Amino acid sequence: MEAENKGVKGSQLKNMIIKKLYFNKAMSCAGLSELFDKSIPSIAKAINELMHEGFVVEDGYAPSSGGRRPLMYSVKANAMYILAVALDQLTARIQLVDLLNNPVAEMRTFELKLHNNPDSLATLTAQIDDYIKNSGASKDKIAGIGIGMPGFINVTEGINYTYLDANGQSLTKYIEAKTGIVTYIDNDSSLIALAEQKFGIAKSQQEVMVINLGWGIGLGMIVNGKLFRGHTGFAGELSHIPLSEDGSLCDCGKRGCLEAEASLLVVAQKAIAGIKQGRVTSLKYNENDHSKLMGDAILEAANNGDQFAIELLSDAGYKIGKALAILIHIMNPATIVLSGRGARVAKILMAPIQQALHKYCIPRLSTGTELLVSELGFDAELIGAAVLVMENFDKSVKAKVAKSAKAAV
Amino acid sequence: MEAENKGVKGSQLKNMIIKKLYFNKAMSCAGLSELFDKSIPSIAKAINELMHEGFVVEDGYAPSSGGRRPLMYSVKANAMYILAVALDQLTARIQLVDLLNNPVAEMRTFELKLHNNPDSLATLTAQIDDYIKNSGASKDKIAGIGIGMPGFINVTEGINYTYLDANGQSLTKYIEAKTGIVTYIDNDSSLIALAEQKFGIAKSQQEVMVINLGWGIGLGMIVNGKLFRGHTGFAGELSHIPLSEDGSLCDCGKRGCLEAEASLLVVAQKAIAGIKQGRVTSLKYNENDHSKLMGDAILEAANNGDQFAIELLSDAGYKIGKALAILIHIMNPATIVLSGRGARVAKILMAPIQQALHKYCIPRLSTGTELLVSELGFDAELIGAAVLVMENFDKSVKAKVAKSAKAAV
DNA sequence: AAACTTTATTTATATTTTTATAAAGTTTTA
DNA sequence: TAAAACTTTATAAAAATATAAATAAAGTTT
Repeated sequence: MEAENKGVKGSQLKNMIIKKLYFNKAMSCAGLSELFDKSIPSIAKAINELMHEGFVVEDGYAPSSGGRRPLMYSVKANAMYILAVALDQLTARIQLVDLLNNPVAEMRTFELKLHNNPDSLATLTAQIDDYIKNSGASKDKIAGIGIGMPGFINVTEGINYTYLDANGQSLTKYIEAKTGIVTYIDNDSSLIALAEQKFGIAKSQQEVMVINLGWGIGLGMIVNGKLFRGHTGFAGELSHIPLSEDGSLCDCGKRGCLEAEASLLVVAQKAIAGIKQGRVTSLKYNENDHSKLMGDAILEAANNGDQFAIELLSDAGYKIGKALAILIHIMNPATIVLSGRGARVAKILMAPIQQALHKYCIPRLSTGTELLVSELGFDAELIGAAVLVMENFDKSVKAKVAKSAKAAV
Repeated sequence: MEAENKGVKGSQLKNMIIKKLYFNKAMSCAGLSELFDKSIPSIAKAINELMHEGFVVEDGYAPSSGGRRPLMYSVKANAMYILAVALDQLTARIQLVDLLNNPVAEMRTFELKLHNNPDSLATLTAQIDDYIKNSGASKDKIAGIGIGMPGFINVTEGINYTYLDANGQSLTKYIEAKTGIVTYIDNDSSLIALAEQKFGIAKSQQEVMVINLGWGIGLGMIVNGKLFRGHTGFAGELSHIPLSEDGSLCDCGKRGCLEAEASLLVVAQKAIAGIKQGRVTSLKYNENDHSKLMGDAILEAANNGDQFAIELLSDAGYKIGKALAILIHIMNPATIVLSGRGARVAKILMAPIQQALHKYCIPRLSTGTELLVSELGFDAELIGAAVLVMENFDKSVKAKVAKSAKAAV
């Protein structure tokens, strides 16, 4: 018990170092000393212990900045693993990665309908547990499970109010109980934002807004370098702000919501209506196709130059741009990232969005914000799920993992 | 030099304690130990030193929570003073307060036109310096100067891009050079928000939006318990978001801005137009009155039941409500506070604002946000200016003050 | 080559925390 | 109802920890 306690308190700094080295590639003792405001001997001691425990490795010398070259340290990729899970309305992805976010087992993809599916949670948990068993990785080595999912989510309690019902109980506690691994959940758009800020195009920016263009329109907000969720966790509801007085009716019951005017689902429906009216287009439509199939087809067609598809997307883009103008006025972000499924056609959307920004933004504000397109693409949510685990790493007591890793050396 | 260095590093904790005791009324060693994650002996030592130095006094025993009663400590009110300055477009207020925010010298109010006035900075600085001299307070005892002012402000550089030109140089450095006292500036709306969160109706809330209803419509944002300013310091530009497609032309060059539809200045102009058209009202208008006089008259008349004034304010309130609906969707704040000049008629504004929220907000979001009216009123900006100084207290090296206070004991 | 920088290590010093003890309450229970 | 048992807070000593200073090492710049 004595040694246990000592470990917990004393490993605080070590966990902070592991976390930092996960996010940065490599750092020197001097750099870490500066960063954490600890003396170099303290850092050196912690680093040495971490090397003995198998968490950290030397990583060569960095170029001199006018003096002795610093010896860099990196995290040892296979010291721990992270289980990343990404859900959308219909499909689930599971992927075990190492501390460099590289896959250490094949990704598993399977159908998982979230809407009106009371078994979804049990199915997901069973799949996760089975995936881990198959991966051959020791549960002790898994730093945590991170799950991204659509819906209104209470991050601290681990509850999703929209999907994956656990009788109002904590989803994360349920999964932790079944798997024995610390679990974190968050909204898909939030995780995409996290991925973009930590490993994507908005790397190390402090104020980042990430638009998740999909069947809906999500917003993940990074404020002050951290995920922002608002007072009750519902911040970033960009898709239901009142954009126009006379727009079409939205699922939420209001009129003129962005989502009811510019989401991929709505664009698909408009396309179907257009085809029925005989619009000239390369798009085909069979009566038994569902709208989502059409959505993907539109993205494809637009990228191939189909005029009708481009017109529909431009229209949507302009409305998105108007919403972004509002967002810029309120948040004054450094960066807005277009991400999610719709990022495929970001080049087409860019022009009408910029046009709307010019019309609706005070120049002083629009000049301060850079509009970028995600490079992570479909991987963003999975990376974000992994990041979520490591974001919480210094808070979670991973002395357990530390001990087992020591034994493994 | 040895003792000097020791003081600087070691006084970090002491400065943090002073800051905390400024914001909280009284705290125990145990409480501070918990808060700062320092051992009780460390806190006790720091507290004892602070008492010897004359910064902290014992403040009686708090009720027991099931054990020995904690001895509480408070900041000694006259250990330091803060100089608070509040500017609006036309008038300046200067007020020296102690660490309980109580006045220690009479408030000075004087005309200071900010617009097109190259002398404004020199005048202000001279007034500040003269005020301090007259107050009889030793400059060594003044923890800092905090100034709230309208305009686009770069807080870190201390520059106001709109008013108080110092040839593009730092305002704060200029004032520091002339007075010899650390100086901080911030936007008036931001300081009002700070005041509301620290000593006002939104006390200790983490996510607070404060609407500064005045000649314009300002927004001060508290995010994650701290003032939020955005990437380039321009966050919170609520007054220029595109609210309607066909609204009247705004100063900013766009159409349909909130400010062009619902600010007190616009309401006054509408009132004048109405009177000229012969509307029945108790309001009087002389051709040589300027709109701002009318603005105050409208608030008065509305509170006295004048139908026309109430109608005009209700109309403005509804538009403000629509903007707040957008703000709630994006920020999901715990609290929205109506503050500034217009808070006088907040009761009249409340109804149309709530009506707009019901129309434009998803219920899940509007229920999570409380709409409140400021109780600080006209003092808010001054209190915020004082708070600004103490917010930065732990960062500024106040060992100097600490030493002089010691000598004074 | 000399002077300066930056980084790393060692040792002596200073600081902080833990542990033990006491003090001052409240709650439980006999 | 009073004593026993438990809580919370405070203090003083010993033990653990972190830091500063000195020194060395490895570069760059003058």
